[in-house]
Amino acid sequence: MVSLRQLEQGMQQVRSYYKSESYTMRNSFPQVRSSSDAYRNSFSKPRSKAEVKLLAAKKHSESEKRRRMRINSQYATLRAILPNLVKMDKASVLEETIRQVMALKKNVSELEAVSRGSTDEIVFPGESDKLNLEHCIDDQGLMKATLSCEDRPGLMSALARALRSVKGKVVRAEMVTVGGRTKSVLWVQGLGCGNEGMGMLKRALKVVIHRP
Amino acid sequence: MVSLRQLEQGMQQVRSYYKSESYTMRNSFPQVRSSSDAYRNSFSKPRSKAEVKLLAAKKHSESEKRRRMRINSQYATLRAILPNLVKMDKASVLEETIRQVMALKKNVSELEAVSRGSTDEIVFPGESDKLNLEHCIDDQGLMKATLSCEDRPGLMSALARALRSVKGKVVRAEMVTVGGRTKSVLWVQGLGCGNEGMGMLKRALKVVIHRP
DNA sequence: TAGCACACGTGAGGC
DNA sequence: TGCCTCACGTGTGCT
Repeated sequence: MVSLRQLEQGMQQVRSYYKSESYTMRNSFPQVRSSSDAYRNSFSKPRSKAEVKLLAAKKHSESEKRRRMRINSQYATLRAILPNLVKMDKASVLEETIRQVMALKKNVSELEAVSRGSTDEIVFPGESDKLNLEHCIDDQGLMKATLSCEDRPGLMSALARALRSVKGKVVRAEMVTVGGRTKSVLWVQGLGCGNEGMGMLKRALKVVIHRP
Repeated sequence: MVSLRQLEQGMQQVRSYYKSESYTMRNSFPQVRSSSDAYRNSFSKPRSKAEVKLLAAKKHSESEKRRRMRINSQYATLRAILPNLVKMDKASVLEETIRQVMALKKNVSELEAVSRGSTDEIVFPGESDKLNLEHCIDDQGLMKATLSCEDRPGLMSALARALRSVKGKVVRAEMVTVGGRTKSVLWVQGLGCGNEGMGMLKRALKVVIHRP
């Protein structure tokens, strides 16, 4: 039995032999042609079987190299445009990419929801006092309060006091005042997802609206 | 000369032989030990050089396989979360990923700019009348008008009339009124990128502010 | 048939 | 030393 090492070295030798000039010369099909390089370059075909095979292998490995380069250049781009990249190896780059894509997607949909809600929905204040509360879907603890009432000096601070009293934090507010009446939409956070927080907020805001 | 294919097949056979029980049995260093499996599992070393090498190679190829699987599973995830994927090969997936990441980033920063502008920037109306116009960066034809003035019945329609007179379209508006004074931020489109449109809008709004 | 995309095993080099 | 990552050339299957 031959050893593995010997066999591998043997293979290398065989490979080299197949690539070598002597093999090519010896095994080419006998044809009427010059052996000069010039001739062989201008009429590069036909060739011997082994030669064809080698050429194909070379082509193959080159195209594979191009493919690798294509992919790797994309990795380079990703490494460049991704912030907070600590580990630079391929798996980590892909992992971070996935995280960022998902985070960005979430961000966009959230911002769009808020933006859409405030741009389209806000209209003029109604003639009668109104108060409406609702939970924002998909966002635990965030609720939206819509209220219309008479405008008056001190309304702002009364609102602020009411919110403080129930420990609500206004993360976004839209207000429009026309002809002495005002409509506000407040996005309030910090009251939990349940109905107790909503009830507290409702009572507090009712006081603000109806107490001149 | 043997052929390449024959040699490779030979190598496979040799590899199998090295992995086989018969080889292990025959080539172990002569030691005083049982030949039972239990013994050989608890004291699995020492081994011959070739055996060690083969074991290392196997370990290597297996860990490499794990690495490939890690990376490929990330590709699978990307393929799953990316919309509009037509070509599914690795290079295309990466390319699409890059496009989407950049698009999402742009989206987020745009939305954040609008959102931030309305959430953080809007403060209480000042005590003196003010008017400020600016072009929105990266958004041709969109300009932002900030104004503070006395609130009064009819201010709203006066504003609307002024905007109509310069053919400006309000794509977004934020207003807050406190204690009889009002502050508005209007995003106006349709006046072009130049300074003529801005001048027209400025004159029109000035009239609204200073005419009680 | 050629071309492309992929998985594989292996050698090299970095901690 | 061992483990990890990468690039490489090659075999294979699909179109």
